[in-house]
Amino acid sequence: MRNEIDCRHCPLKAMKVFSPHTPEETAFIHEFRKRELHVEAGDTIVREAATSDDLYTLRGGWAFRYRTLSDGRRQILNFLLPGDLTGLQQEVAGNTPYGVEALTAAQLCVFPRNRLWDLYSRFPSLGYDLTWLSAHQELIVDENLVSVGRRTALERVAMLLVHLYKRSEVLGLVGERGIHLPITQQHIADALGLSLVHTNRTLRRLAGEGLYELDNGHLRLGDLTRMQRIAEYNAIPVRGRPFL
Amino acid sequence: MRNEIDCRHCPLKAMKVFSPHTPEETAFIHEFRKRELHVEAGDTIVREAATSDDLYTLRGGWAFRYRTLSDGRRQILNFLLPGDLTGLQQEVAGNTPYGVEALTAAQLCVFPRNRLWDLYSRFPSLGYDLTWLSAHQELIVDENLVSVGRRTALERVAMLLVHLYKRSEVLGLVGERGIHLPITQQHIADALGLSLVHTNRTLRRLAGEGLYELDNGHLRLGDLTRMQRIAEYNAIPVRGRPFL
DNA sequence: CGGGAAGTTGACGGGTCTCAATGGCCGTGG
DNA sequence: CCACGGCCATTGAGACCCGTCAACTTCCCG
Repeated sequence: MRNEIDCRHCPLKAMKVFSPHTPEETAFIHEFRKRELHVEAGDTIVREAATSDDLYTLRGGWAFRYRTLSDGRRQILNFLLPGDLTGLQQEVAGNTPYGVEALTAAQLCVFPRNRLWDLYSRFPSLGYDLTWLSAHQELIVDENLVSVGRRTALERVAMLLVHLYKRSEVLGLVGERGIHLPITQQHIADALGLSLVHTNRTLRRLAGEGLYELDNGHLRLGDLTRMQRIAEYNAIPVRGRPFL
Repeated sequence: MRNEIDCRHCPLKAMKVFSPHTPEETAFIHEFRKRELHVEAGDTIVREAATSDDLYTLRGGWAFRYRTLSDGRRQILNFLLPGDLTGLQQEVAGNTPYGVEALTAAQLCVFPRNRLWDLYSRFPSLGYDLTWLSAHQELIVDENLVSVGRRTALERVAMLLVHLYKRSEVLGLVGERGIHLPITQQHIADALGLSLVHTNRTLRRLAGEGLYELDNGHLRLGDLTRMQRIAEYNAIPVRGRPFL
């Protein structure tokens, strides 16, 4: 077991997107947390169709939720960025209806689902936060569903790039070279319901028009306005976002 | 204003899928409820991109959530059946990122979002229920995303029919003629990311193989096992489902 | 009896998929 | 030090699933 971070010094606290906790809440969260989990890029965090007793907050790094059909077809449900919570759905379904895999080295905080009642009864504010986080995830999945169901390949790819860019931006992850985008074209294809080949062609087309640049895993958007118009996508304006 | 039902005699209470409330919870819910809303088939319950201060529980009837793009393309996000809750996402997004429309005459209970804090602080158990309902919705949207992203037209249609049949079954809505399915082929197309024409052809094909019968809005599944195999879909087993 | 909504079917075009081959990059091992 | 294999990106060719356009039927209801 590695040395673990005290929740009072959680890196998420430092980001100003996230609403602060009271000292009491922080203390509770720290005590509520079972352990930390550190994984490498490509590692499975939650296995598909297994049972898990845990709730996970992604504290650093990227990951994604996915489901696969028996013949190997895979659908990425959404990408997880720092602050995102996953595992609530197991509370409903019994087992985990999806898998979670790390895209980069990642750190997660693990919470025991069987003590959720403690959280709700002692800190209703945190209960509210859980609901908020769940609703937030659903918003993202809704948006993905609209893309996959009704947008053309070009619109889908534009939408995904804008979406991930905006989410990174809110987290303060924009650097000189743009944002770090640790995904392959296969991931994009799996997220958008496209084939790898067609995803590639579509990306080339967007790049050809100078709408984005990707060098060495770093994404910069050339013309955000035009990209948003193509995608007909406006990021959700998030105020006072909670985390656990 | 019509005469309203006392929550102590809520029809949902009578269905044994739903977990019972304590008398105190019921009393609070009754007092928390702002009003009832009765709509006709085809009525808009929540307008897209408007602002709404409310949370809705569908007490009877069918409805659906949808989003439309500016050129008219429409994606149905999911169907709402009795017991389903909607409106939580507005808490995150500020305005309503989707519309809700009634498929049949429907009755809804309306709750004020700005008093949510009351609920969480006074009845943590109900707070938990809200999270549960939110996670449940997301499960359904996840499943739809898998369909639209990775299943063929035939698989998608089979999946939707099985899905709606199963959900109705759990609610005890199976009659002699099967379940009541108050949707048109256009709705199916919009839910599955297909065109109307192709939806029709696919339905004919399934019907031709005797996999389902649809007479006068009543759906019966001819061979549930085979349908489930085609769709590679297993309904979520729900234990002790809450409602508000 | 007329009109509109829902369902059905044919023809055709196109967006996307599959199969296949190539090149670049990088870590590994002989 | 270089050959090799594997992952990723790229591109061509052809096939097919599905979308679009259009016409027609059925049914219901005024």
